Amino acid sequence: MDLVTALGQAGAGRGDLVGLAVAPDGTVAVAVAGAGWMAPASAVALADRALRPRWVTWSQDTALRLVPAGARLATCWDVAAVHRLLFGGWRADPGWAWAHLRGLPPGEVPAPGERTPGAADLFDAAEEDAAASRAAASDGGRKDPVGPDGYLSREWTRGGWADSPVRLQAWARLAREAAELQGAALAGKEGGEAGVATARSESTAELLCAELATDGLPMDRAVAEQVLTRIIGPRPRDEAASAAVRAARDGEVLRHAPAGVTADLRSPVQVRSLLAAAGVEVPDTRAWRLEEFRDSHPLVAALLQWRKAERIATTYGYGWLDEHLGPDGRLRGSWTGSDGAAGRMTASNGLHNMPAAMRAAVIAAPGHVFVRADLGQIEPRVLAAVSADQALAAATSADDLYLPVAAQLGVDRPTAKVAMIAAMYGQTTGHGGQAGWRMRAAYPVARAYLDSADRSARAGRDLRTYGGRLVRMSGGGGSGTPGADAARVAARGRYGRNALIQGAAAELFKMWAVTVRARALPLGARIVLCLHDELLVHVPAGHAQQAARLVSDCLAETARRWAPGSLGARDGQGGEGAAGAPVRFIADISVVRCWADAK
DNA sequence: GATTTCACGTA
DNA sequence: CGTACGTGAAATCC
Repeated sequence: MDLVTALGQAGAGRGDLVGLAVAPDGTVAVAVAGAGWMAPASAVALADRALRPRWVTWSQDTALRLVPAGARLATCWDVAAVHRLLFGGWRADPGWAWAHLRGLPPGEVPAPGERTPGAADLFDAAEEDAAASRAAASDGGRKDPVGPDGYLSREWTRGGWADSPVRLQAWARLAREAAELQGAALAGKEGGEAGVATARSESTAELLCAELATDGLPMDRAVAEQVLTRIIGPRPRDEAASAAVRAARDGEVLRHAPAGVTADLRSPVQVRSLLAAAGVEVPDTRAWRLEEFRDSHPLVAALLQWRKAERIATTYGYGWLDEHLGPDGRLRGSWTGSDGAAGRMTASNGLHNMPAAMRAAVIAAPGHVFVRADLGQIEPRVLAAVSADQALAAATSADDLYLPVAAQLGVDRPTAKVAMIAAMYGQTTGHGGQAGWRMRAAYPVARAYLDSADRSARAGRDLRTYGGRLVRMSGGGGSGTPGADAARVAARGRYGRNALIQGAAAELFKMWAVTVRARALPLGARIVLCLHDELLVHVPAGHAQQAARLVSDCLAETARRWAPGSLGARDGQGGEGAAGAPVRFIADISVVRCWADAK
């Protein structure tokens, strides 16, 4: 019997939770509450299209094994992603998440594969031996993954889950059980509806992450090498040539040094001495600090230029290309759906901090273009939404939100912008001057929201974003800690304020991204980069305009579903839904062949 | 050899 | 005009 039929007979339909586990060797197990099956990845893909259940996975690892096998799932419930949402922090392995769901103290949960030194190691070895013999005694695969103490068996969490088909099915079933516990936990909370919606988009964002990692970012190798040649010279033929290039680059700076003075430019300490010898006294040698001395001595300008080239040479040079740009012209790195703090996506291998100059090499494949879209003024708009400040929400109807804000405050636009950003992220002193005080008066609801976040964070109380993500403020230097001096307390306040805005923006962004991912699929469009508020979609040229429109429509759809008081979204909570003005979100969208051509 | 500090790229 | 992240080299710790 094929998987579609089996799942259908088990009653699994659209949106129903179906457990899914994939062993490192690619073996796939599928499970519902009372049954389990082994299936090839292709059958999972077929069942996804036919039934569209919500596949439950322990983590992104599942999709990372399925996507290369051609199975791209529509939606999922990712236990790790939802764990981070519910409980905060970064750690989210099965044993850790399970202990939290069961209300067990997580302190004893070992990291998967963790080997603690000394006596603990001996203990672990003994425990594992005992587990192995118990498993053998009870026919090799039937031992319960949940131990008598309620924790997951460390023998299972350290890889034993994949040891047999029976175990793999049990692991899939257990993921499903964890998902149901998570769903219940979310539904029980204040604003549970939003939490469940966030859990779903955060989960599906993990599928997107696996696809981003697998597909990579289109990059033209020849153009990339041209860019590098312009900045750091041609590719050195050997180590000697490389050293010569470095020496020449250093010489361009050191020739401005006073006679007889030299330094290793890679050593901040020596650079500081070098600058002192040239009459420039600085506490450190960071670029922003050196900027004001740019004209005091030619050494400074030369050094700043050297730093730029050195950054490219060491981090984004030929070695970087060789290591991360595949023969298929795709730049690849790993992706996480949420960092440990506010929940933004992260990427490795420089995908998120590539120097702007390298964007010239990000070029669509033949016959394709990019639809590039970035959210405009996302943070103040998100603030209007999450705080439900009607005055600020009214300002979001403008394409440039800072114009009505400036008019309201009676200041010019740059002043209004600085005051807004200071309010959201926290000026270090006072209330940001006259504009800051007017801001607080003009937008009292937003002000109260930020003040409340600031107070809670200072006091070490945990916060939750609008979408329900826990931002941990407790533990590690909480309130009342003697070492928590005024500066550190203030920093915590800024962190908390920032996390609620940045976190909510990240949730909106991911909901937008997974919506685009789903809707754009029929056009052959693929998201190839996510950059906090920017999407890069790779699409066949013939569908570019359709895709651009779709990206815009998806933002409107997402905003309706996400924003409070917006066009009927989130009503049913005491009827306040219709009270607020809708918050308008905007995106700047362009169709380009090269990323550098956007904007 | 592992960890921390400095620095800097992106948003 | 603050926060976050990832990276690499030097400095420092053990």
